[in-house]
Amino acid sequence: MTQRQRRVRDRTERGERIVAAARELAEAEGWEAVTTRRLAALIEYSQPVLYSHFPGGKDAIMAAAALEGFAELASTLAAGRTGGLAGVAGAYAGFAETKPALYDAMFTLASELPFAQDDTPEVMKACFAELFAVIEPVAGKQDAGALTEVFWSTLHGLVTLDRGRRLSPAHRDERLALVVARFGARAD
Amino acid sequence: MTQRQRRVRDRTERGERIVAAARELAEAEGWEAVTTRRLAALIEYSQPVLYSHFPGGKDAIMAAAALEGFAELASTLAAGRTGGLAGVAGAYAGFAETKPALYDAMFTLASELPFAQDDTPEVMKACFAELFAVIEPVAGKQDAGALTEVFWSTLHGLVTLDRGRRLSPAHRDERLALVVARFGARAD
DNA sequence: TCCAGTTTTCTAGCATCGCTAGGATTGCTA
DNA sequence: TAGCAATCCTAGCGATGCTAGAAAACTGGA
Repeated sequence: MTQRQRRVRDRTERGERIVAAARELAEAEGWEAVTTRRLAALIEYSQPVLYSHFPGGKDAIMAAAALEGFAELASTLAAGRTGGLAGVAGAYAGFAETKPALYDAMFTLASELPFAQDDTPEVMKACFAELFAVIEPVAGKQDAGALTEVFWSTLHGLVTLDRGRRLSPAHRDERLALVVARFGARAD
Repeated sequence: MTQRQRRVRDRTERGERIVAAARELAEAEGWEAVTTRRLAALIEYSQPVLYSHFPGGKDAIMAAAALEGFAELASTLAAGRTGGLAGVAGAYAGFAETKPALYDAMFTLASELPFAQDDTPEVMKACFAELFAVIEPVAGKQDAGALTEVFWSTLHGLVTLDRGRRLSPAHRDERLALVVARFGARAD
């Protein structure tokens, strides 16, 4: 039975290689350059193999990459929590800047991931929890959950508009400081 | 020479029909359903005609639609300015909800439009100016330009995350109220 | 060791996409 | 009316995501 074990291990390893190759290619050339043919060539198998791992095709591969991203974002935010609200905001912006394609897969593309529902994966809840942790102390009488969503939206908007060169580069640091100023004060 | 005038008039009208058909189709079925073949069929001409109007192809058509969107957003925001910061925020959210595909063309897709530069089209500057107008009074010692960018990012983030079903529907109205609460107070 | 039977993998192809070259058609000018 | 110029369409290229059916490899029992 060890042979069967080895086979399933090889199989899962190959699945991970697919996602890794997709992420690497996406960061280098963008998700539109991630084609099933190029992915197949990278893992040195034929195209249909991809579909045996991810029946959903390219979208499913992106969703798998996005899930990895949520885990990494959660730990990134957790590391920034010592810096309080400013630390988390900086960590969030840093993550989006370091891994822009992954960020896109998580929040712009891959629309099948269940957000804000019961069946939301734990890693995604963990990300939200990290934001909630720094917002809750400053919520005052305001609804901490809703305020966290607004805080998150601000970070998300900053990150996406900034990367699309829709914001002035000169105000880059100033903007994060303003976020902290507007959200960091306790409301009562 | 009136014949020539009629010809150029017909031509511009056909160009507008292309953009109108693209917008209509995009709102109905999303931008991925807007193909050059379907557009050609809608205006009852062959595919290459599209390229005589928009040498940039599909992207150029989307950019033209986006420009129309900026004009409409500017007047929508202007109408909401009587309601102050809350009015403008509500107008912005309403616009994005009413014309989601157009909003995507303006802010998510169509990356060739020059934002925050010297050659930025007037209609785009006008949108930013509307936001600036309601932010400037509450900026206090804070940089009004940078704060406007943050305010805009918040609205943009709320709108995109909400439409991607990434936010709790229950907090929908509460979120806008929180935006007003956090940005409406004068900082000094 | 060899042979079914199962699982895995690949070849080949479909429909569709954005886009374009080159010929056909139309309308204008002299 | 003949020639010219502008306009338009047919046909096709390369590439996309995805899949059916053949080929290959591996499995376990005689």
